[in-house]
Amino acid sequence: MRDFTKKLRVLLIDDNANHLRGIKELISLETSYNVVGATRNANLGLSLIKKYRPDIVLMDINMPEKDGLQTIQTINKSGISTNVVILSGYDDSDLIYRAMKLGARGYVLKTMASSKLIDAIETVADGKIYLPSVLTTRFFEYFQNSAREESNIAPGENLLTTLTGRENEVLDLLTQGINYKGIAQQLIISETTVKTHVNNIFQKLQVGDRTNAVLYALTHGFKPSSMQAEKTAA
Amino acid sequence: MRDFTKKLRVLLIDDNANHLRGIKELISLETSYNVVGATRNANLGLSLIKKYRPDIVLMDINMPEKDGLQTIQTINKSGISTNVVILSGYDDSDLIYRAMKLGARGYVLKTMASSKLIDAIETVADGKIYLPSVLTTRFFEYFQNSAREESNIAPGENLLTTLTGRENEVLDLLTQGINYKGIAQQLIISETTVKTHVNNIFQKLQVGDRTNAVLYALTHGFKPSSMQAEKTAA
DNA sequence: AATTATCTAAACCAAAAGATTGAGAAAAAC
DNA sequence: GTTTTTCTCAATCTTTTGGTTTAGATAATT
Repeated sequence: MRDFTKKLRVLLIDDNANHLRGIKELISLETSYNVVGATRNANLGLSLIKKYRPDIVLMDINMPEKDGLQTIQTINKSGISTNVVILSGYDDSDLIYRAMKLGARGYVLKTMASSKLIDAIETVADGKIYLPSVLTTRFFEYFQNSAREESNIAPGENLLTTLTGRENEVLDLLTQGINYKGIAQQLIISETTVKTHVNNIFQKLQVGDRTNAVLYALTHGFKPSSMQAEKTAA
Repeated sequence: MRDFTKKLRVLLIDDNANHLRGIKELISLETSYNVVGATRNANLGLSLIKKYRPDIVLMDINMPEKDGLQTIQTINKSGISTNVVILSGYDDSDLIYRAMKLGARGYVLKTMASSKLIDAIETVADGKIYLPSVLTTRFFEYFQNSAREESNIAPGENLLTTLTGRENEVLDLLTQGINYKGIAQQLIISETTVKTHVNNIFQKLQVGDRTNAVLYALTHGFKPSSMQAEKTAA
């Protein structure tokens, strides 16, 4: 939970000088905020983040020089625990989706009332995600669409369900690129037994070689047995 | 946009008889709603949906008999344009994620005030997505986590960049599970030439067989040159 | 002009993979 | 208690794949 006795440290990144000044003024009006930096340059912004460790980074996503999306990723990959709130002129579904996917904690449209921006900062500072209702809908429609396309990978029946427990174990090792000898060693059975299993797998998956078996597995949601515990059978 | 002159047709599915009665009473209090059905059985619910074509389906996701998630999917696959709002006792991240992924338009906790339920119905009926702030945060944290895991696919250097044009073409066919003979036919070159290319690919990708070459390609963002593929399995 | 990278191809060998048949033992299902 | 499934293993054979070397023909680079 946020510490209300300290001022929130905010950093601004926006390539438009007017916006930058405007937002800075707006935020400075709030006594509980402290603008630790404001820059028009994304790369400079990155070093300011490292230097000042702001609680919130308010960033314009539509910057011509550096790709805003890439900047979000860089910030979150740096390991610094700061919260990125996107400021954007566009309510483009794909843009919202990708920004959130890369770790943005909030997304605010420039056309929105300035009180919304304060709302967003408060919400995100409180550890929550801020997305206006309209953008939430946009996001989910995009999300559900791509989910539907992905699920089309396995439209009909899934032949993987016909595999036995042991066959699943063998297939698991096949998808790791291990050969007969290696599989035999790992499962502590003979190589010929592995061959038998593999041939049975081929028949069930209706393929003719291991490469196609692996491809079938990967494109039909095969779950590696790293999750399921099997009898260890000392 | 919603037609406010007509009553909203709502269908309830909840295996708990008390909840079912309670929610029905609650909604009936609102004059703008019309409860067209209320059932404790998911399968029965599906046929009621086909029969009455409700605007909103309020469904409990925690049903012992039939899997609630599966029911959402069935509803949305049926092609009927109804909006599913999930009623759940749990704010489990994975559950929220999967429900929304399968096409739910709203998610309400049973512990929430009843006014929130009305809010949700109104919002969803208006074509928008309803997710309470807390659940939005839960959802996105789960979403961003899985996105981060996926992006770890290609962390270090990518050996794929060292491949020549022809080698890329060969690898492309390899990732389709095609053997030497098939590749030779498609590229109209001899089988031995294909072998040469494949061996060069192995050296560059530092693998010893085609299965591992394919696995390397798939896990390092290999972009197939042609998206058109016809035969699924040989 | 000389070098380098790429694409092509052959020959040969070794190793691995795949196909088939048969069969015993244990567990699960009926 | 019998039947079925699953897991195990062997032997044999064919096909495919992988490893290596060598080398000609272009095309691009220096």
